[in-house]
Amino acid sequence: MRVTQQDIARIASVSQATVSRVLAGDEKVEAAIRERVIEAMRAHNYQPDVRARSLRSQRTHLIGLVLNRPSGGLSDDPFFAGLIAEILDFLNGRPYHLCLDMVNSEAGQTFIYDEMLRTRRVDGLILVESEARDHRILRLQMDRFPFVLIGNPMPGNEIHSVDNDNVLAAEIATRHLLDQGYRRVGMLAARPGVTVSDDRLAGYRRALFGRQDDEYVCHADFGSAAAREAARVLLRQPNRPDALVVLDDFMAFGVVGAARELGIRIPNELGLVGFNDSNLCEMIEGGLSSVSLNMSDIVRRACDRLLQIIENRYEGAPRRVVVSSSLVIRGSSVPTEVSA
Amino acid sequence: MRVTQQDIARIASVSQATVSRVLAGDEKVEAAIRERVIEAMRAHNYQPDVRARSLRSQRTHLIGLVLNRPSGGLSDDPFFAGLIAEILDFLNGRPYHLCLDMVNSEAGQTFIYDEMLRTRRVDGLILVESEARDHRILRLQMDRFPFVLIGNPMPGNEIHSVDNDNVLAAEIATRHLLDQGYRRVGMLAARPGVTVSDDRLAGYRRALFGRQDDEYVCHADFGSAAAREAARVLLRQPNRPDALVVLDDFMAFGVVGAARELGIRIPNELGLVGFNDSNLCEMIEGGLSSVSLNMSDIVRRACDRLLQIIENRYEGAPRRVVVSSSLVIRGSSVPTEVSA
DNA sequence: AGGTTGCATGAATACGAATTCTCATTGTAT
DNA sequence: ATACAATGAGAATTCGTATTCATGCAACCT
Repeated sequence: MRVTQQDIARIASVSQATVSRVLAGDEKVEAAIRERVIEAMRAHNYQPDVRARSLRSQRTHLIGLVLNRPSGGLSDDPFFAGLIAEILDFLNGRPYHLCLDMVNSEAGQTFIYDEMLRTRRVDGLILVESEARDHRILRLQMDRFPFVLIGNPMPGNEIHSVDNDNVLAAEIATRHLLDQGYRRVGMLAARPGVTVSDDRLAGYRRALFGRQDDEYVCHADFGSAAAREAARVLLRQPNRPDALVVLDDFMAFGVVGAARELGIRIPNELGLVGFNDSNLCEMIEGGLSSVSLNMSDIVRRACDRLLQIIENRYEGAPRRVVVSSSLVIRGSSVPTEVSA
Repeated sequence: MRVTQQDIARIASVSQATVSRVLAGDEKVEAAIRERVIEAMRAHNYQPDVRARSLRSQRTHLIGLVLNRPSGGLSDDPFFAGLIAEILDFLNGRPYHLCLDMVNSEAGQTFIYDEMLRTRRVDGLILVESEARDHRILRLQMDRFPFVLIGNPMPGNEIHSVDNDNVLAAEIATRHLLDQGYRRVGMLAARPGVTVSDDRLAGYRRALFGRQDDEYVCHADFGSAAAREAARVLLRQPNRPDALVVLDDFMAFGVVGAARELGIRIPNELGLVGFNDSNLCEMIEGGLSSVSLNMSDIVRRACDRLLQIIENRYEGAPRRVVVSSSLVIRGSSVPTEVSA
């Protein structure tokens, strides 16, 4: 049987209200009584029931994260593992926990957001994987539900968001490849409509300054397998690119695989830059150059803002935060001989 | 303002109790009334408040998972990402959600388990990363709190657990290396006391049948960095092993790095077998042989059992389930020439 | 001393839904 | 026609905590 405030009250010969007050650290409880109550709590190992607390305070102290991934799609891409880890890291020590869900369809996603929101399972939400038309956002806004988007919101959309400077980062990555002497720099992106992909593509184009008409731009699904497949096709073309900006490290690993298969040598015959600076970049021969997103910062900012909103500590209009990223240069983008 | 059953009741001109009954699918509500209530619910987009529901039903419909990892330790090792993904996958579609926490010390872990348990934040727990003396288990048992351990419980401990056959798997892996002609087969394990590590070490020893006195056994922390460091030392020894069973794929990647550094060629000068069959095994040159744990099965079994317990659908004594694993042979353990 | 202020504490209530208790109505049996 | 069981639905209670309201006592002031 659970021990409740009622029980503690009886034991300490006080009212339940007083127990509650002691728990809340209310100053105006006589020291002697406070002691008695605290002693009773300790003796009976009392802990307040979060369920009752949630109902009463209208706070669950849970924040939600819903991923939309195919089965197995989480372990394929350490990006999300990193994201989750950073969130957990931030929450550790604070009185909040993470409620995590994964769905594998747009419909499922809409459904679960709806549920999360309306049933008040969580106090707020972190959104990721934004698409150009994000169905979730409008609904959340209408309900004035606390949320922060990690990613790029639709222009003109006044919401809280934290993002890295994808356009600039891709531009720098592309320029780096050009500086290294690569001439036919392509990009392997994701399907159009995925915001990160579109943004990075824009940066890529900006760096090329119109010198190429997307001749070497190619789209693939996330994950190394799909990227490998796409790269296999792309690299078989007679006039294949001699360098690629790849949307994501794991996709880049797929490209590495394809290149190996086709006997194309990295970095001399193919320069590569990925994104996310996953710890696997060090793993491949020579290392994979990659744009570091500074996820730790991004997540910290996002979570911090979310808690501010939840706890009504935020004043003013929704604001966007941009965290700058940095290019980590490794072997895959620095030719060791004069290129062919 | 939230819409409650009270509101719906008023709108449909019935009592709140009736609304609740309709929601619960209670048969004995007149069809006409049921319709009216359902219509009102739909019209006002009513969803029951999970907080109130939790308090009343004493069920939160959350299951908890607490990881004990250093900061960043989640993304270093896709094992946990895989674990989480599988759990989410299992839960998807069921009326349960995952409450995830990460701590970075034993003390923090004890604390949070205590909290989880006593505050009834979750309905049940999945335990991983068991150590020989697991402080969590006794407490959970005493409180008759639903939990399932993924891993090997202390012998004689009657608890629900799901595990793979670590001893056998390591034995098979070791024997495979011997069969391939390697003579000085070592093992890179984790610190003693970590159950998986101890179990696999036992299997390794069994395969060697006492032919070696742990001459080539070496311990390192999890993660590729620590493993790389350890391997660097191990492989510099004059009489170094010519093959290694490595506790974990990521540690094996560290070994690959060290070998490359020292100019030791895989698989001819060093055979390798890892564990977990992470999707990165395909990524390295030639591929890394690895023991596939069948995480999907393990997690499914564990979660299934947990829900059975939570929902009082389980009869009988706690039981242990062993899921068999299989060796996936790739290039790293199959010499291409006669070995030196 | 009488009245006011301050304050510690207990009593009562609210949070929203599920369930038990109660009662009125209908149907059935004698 | 009377008695009794069955049934559908409202009233009341419960879950455990936080908070407001009410009260009684002590200290203080004129």
